[in-house]
Amino acid sequence: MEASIEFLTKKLTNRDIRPSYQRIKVLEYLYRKGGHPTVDEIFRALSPDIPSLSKVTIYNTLHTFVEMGLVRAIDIDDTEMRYDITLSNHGHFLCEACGTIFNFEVNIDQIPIEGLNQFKITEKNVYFKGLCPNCLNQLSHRKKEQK
Amino acid sequence: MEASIEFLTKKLTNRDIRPSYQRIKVLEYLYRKGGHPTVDEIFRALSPDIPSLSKVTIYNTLHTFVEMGLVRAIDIDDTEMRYDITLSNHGHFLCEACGTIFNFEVNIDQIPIEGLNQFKITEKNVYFKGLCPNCLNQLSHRKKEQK
DNA sequence: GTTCCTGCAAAAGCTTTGCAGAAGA
DNA sequence: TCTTCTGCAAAGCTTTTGCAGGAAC
Repeated sequence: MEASIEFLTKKLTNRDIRPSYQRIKVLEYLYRKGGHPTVDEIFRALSPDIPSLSKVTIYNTLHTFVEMGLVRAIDIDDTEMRYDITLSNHGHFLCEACGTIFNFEVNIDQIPIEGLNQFKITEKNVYFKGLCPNCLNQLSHRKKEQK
Repeated sequence: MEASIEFLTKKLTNRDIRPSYQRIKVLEYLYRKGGHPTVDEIFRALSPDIPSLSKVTIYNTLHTFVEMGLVRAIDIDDTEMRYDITLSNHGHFLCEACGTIFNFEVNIDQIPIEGLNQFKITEKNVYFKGLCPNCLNQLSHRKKEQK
């Protein structure tokens, strides 16, 4: 995905976020790497390039990004929060064997619901859990070996 | 909701869970109170009746219940896990003002999705966030007062 | 008698807070 | 100059773990 300094800086200033070096680097990582990284993942990836970097800054940065609508916070993992640069409506699938989170298409606005007539909805989430194809394969191979 | 000792004991033994006093009390609370209590909520409610009760036991008990399919764990709150005795398919709505969680009807199996053909799905969750009617009312009243 | 459960104490792990110095406008 | 940001240290919180005594079967 494109992630030039100019592109990243504009993304930030468009949302009234000062384009500090750390923020640009975090945003760059989110675009470059994609997926649904944790704070720790981002920290470990950027730390070598920015020796002075603190985890607190990652927390601060991501809070700002979420507040300003630049990224989505995903609370699917039991222990750590995850962050997603993809804003379009989609669901999340957590593989309980390998921990990977996959996106899948779901038209959230078309989900038929009942009982929320008087409610103001600001956020919709769909998340599934189970086993991804990779882990399913490995499991079936193991079973064969045991025979 | 009915919650006699016999009923609760049977619910436990049906799932191969030994009906200890603590477990019966926790299960009774879940049936009686309903809703989506946290560990701390349950602990504070039962502690007066069971002075020796430990929070660890609540954790242990709920883990067992979830593992044995007696209750559902809900990870909608950012900080604390919540537990739900209602097993039927339904969505959860978190009011970001008062923190209350509401159930709503959603036929999860009919949600049209794409991209999970090879996946084994074991759990489906739908949760929304926003403002409940009560909090919406209070907000509009405050605005009127400010005029 | 043997297995399982409870609860104390402590630890673990993620996240937040207070604050001083640095950077940016 | 004045506001904002960064990062260290410490604290806050929920949850987990180790272990010894007790309960259940």
